[in-house]
Amino acid sequence: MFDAVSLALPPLAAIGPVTNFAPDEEIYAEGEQAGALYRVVFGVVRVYRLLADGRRQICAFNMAGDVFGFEATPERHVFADAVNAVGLSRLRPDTNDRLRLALSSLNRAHDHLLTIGRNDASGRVAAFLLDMADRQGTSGAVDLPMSRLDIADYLGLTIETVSRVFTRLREQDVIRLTSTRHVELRNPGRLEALTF
Amino acid sequence: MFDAVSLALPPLAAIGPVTNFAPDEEIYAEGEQAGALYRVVFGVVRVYRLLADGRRQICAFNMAGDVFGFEATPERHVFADAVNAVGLSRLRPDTNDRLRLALSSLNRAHDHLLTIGRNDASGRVAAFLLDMADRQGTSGAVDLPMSRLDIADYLGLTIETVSRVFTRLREQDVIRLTSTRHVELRNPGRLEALTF
DNA sequence: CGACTACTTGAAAAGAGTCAATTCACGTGG
DNA sequence: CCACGTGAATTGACTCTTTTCAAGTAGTCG
Repeated sequence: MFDAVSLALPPLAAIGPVTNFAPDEEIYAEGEQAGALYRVVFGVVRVYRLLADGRRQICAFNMAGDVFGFEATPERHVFADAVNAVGLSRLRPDTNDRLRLALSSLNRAHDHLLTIGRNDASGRVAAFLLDMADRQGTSGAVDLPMSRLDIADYLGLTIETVSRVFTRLREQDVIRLTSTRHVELRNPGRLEALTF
Repeated sequence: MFDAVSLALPPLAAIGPVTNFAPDEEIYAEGEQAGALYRVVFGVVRVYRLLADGRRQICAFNMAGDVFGFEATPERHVFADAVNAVGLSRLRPDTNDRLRLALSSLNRAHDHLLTIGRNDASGRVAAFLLDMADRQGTSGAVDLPMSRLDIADYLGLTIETVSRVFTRLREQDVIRLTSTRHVELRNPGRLEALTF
């Protein structure tokens, strides 16, 4: 499985050795000097901003193959840490690759903006599940390595609301929770409809 | 004033002649072939996505000096049109400049995400007003070239809610509406407090 | 088995959305 | 110059959704 993922990653110049991070281990913090870009080899990385009162907005979940660590300034203005056990390789892409990757991040950010700007709670959770399914390549069964709080902070909701939406979707047989962190999409069409 | 703005813009390679757009005139549409980047010389440009049912999420308002038109793919996946009378110059920046500009757009998108993800209606409007004041360089008086609907679609709110927040802020003497499109910030500190 | 954390559920309160009715601002034509 | 019409903005009443606060349940790890 590790090999399959590695093979699927398109080649990029100067990929270093893989560094490992434990769950919740910090990769970098706001205010630090910005350095290399990272590619996720395995695991999930959350990138987020923190407000003075502790509120958190997760900008992105980065999964195998994703590249993160872009900064417009010499300083980090977001935090990044490991959701679960994570392996990262440092990248030194040339400017062209860097631009390509930055643009795809920008595109992703705009999608996210649409998700949380124009959907109610069900729509946001539905969009999230479909996105996760899409990125995991498994149309039916989706792993959720992140907690409900992570999901809530990603979608601009509270943990209770996320939980209630899961329950409602389960009751309507749109999803099935084989465990709290493993969802089966029984009716992707219904999910899709919720995002509109 | 036109000259002052022009002078303030940092030099970028290959700036063409200025093209003018009338209010609400389309600059480009989703699905079109992506082409040049644009720099706003004067006026305001809104960049947005549209949903099947007509809902709209404005990703950004671009003002004098801002550069927009980045795409990760050969196709446009957002719309751009003129809010008021707009002048644009086409840019052909080199890859380094392109990267720099794309990263600043990404940074802006993350700010926006934080604004709408973790603030209630008052907080979003407050953040919007402070951002506009900051970008206009006038600490006290802010022009709002865009309609309440534009503001609502930018902040993920309804037009009524935006209007009510304005009214409440006015009643509390935090702002003064010299006209519907012109706001005086009488107490920026209070606005700031609302965004937390 | 017990303690801790994550998740779920419930009830009440707050916030935002919806629908409808005015009011306001501005451009047009008499 | 004023009356009118039009679209934008505001306001009001009401509903629905989401948050908040408070238990309660389930899982997990020692």
